[in-house]
Amino acid sequence: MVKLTPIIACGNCPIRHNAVCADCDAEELAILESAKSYKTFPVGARLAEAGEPLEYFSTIVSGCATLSRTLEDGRRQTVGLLLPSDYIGRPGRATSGYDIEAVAEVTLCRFDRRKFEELVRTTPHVATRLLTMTLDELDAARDWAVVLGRMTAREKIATFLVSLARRDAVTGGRSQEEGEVTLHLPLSREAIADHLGLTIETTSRQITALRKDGLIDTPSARTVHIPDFALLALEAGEDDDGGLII
Amino acid sequence: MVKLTPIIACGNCPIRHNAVCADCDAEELAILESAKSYKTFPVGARLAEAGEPLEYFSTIVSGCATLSRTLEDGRRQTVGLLLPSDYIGRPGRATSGYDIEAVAEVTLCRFDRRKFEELVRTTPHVATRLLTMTLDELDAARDWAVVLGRMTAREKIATFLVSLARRDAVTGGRSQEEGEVTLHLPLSREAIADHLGLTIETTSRQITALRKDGLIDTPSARTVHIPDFALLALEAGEDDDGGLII
DNA sequence: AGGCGGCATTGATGCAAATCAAGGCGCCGT
DNA sequence: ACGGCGCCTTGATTTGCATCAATGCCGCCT
Repeated sequence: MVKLTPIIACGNCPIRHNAVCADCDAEELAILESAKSYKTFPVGARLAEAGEPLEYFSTIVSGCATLSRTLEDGRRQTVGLLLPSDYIGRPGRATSGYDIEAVAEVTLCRFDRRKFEELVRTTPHVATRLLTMTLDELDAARDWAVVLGRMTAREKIATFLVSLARRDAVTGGRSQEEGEVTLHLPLSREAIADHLGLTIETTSRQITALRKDGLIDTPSARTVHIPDFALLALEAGEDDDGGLII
Repeated sequence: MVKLTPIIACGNCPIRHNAVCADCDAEELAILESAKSYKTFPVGARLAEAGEPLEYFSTIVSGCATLSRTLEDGRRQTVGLLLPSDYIGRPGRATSGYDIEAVAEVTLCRFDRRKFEELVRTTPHVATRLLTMTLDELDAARDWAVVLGRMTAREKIATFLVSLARRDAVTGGRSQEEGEVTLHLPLSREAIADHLGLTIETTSRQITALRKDGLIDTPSARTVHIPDFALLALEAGEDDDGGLII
């Protein structure tokens, strides 16, 4: 079920400049390197459950996971999409507030929770970077509230595709504000629906509608080609300057 | 328009044990005391606008403000409700990402932005407390996504009243899980609607419906009496244990 | 090849909340 | 006391999305 994963040297790590370690100097990195371990989970694996203990503070090295909560009657809402460099867990708390599930094969760089709390106290660049990342996550969560509370189904889908393309571009070191792009969707229609506060059917219909309107192509169910990024961004409700950054 | 506000000694401050200064020792407090200033704003005042410079890092001492964003066509979503001990601004950024408006008379405890950034670097207890508060805010923002994405109008209103009662209780040093409570609503119907992703009309109708069902009383438009807190919490979609903490 | 299971699409219908449209209530100033 | 103004409530109608219900597509197993 779970692969053994060889440890990468921090210097060669693909998320070296984006994760909690981004601001660390060589000396601090050596400390982290001695405390870290890797683990890989297959698609569908549950990395944590709401209310259950969480023994590690982890960073996503590759893959994709969702952070979600399910109401008693089965309604589910994804509250965060975790991509490479995002972290899981929080210093000072021993349980997860949400269900965390791998939607693509996920490799984590992990620290024992108590050990990491000590690192936060003793390694200043970890603490400051963690604060910056948490503030960024807070902004993202608040931006998402606008999507959930006020956008139409069509705008939600367009916004989702646009933000996914932007994050892909950032990971690839590019910026994505115009031209064409091809994306792989890490999420099923159901997971997209849960992320956007929609049903599967509405999600599927709106994707079909965007295709019929020529704003996207769907070579396969999990692949989306955007011929004109700026046009789709407009559909997502952004003014021409791309004022809304999700 | 803006009142001059006498400075309170930190030792007598009503939010001494909840704000960014909560973990500070006497020595650190003296440093903060020498750098702080107070300012009071009337109802309706705009404390910041999305994209505009924000020269201070502030903490709400008393009153209530909303954090919101408005789309070009006028749709507005409130992404955070700021109550005493909550902070405004973020270290390392010179602009506000949201509109911030006083919905009740607000008194702020303010630090010059650059000065505060220095305090975060040099006062360890400020940095750790800020991280803890930001993680709490992130959890609250994610919890709110469940409300916006998956709850019915009735559940949204019930959840809003329940979370307001809980926050009131925390500020008053109590806990609120059962019995009766009377609340003052700091928000107009329009502001509540913006917070919940509803229209004014639906907000008003659902409040009326909860009243007709005996779950609340409304002695005045801005006053809500909850005869049985646990019953309203149930209506908010919580199981009997109050599993969902907003 | 064939059949099965999971995911995605499409269609028909229902319903909760938005929209459109009056009124009502309380508060302020004169 | 009266009129005007904001805010709130209520009613009638529309509509966007959910729900209910098939059907289609693709990969996998035998």
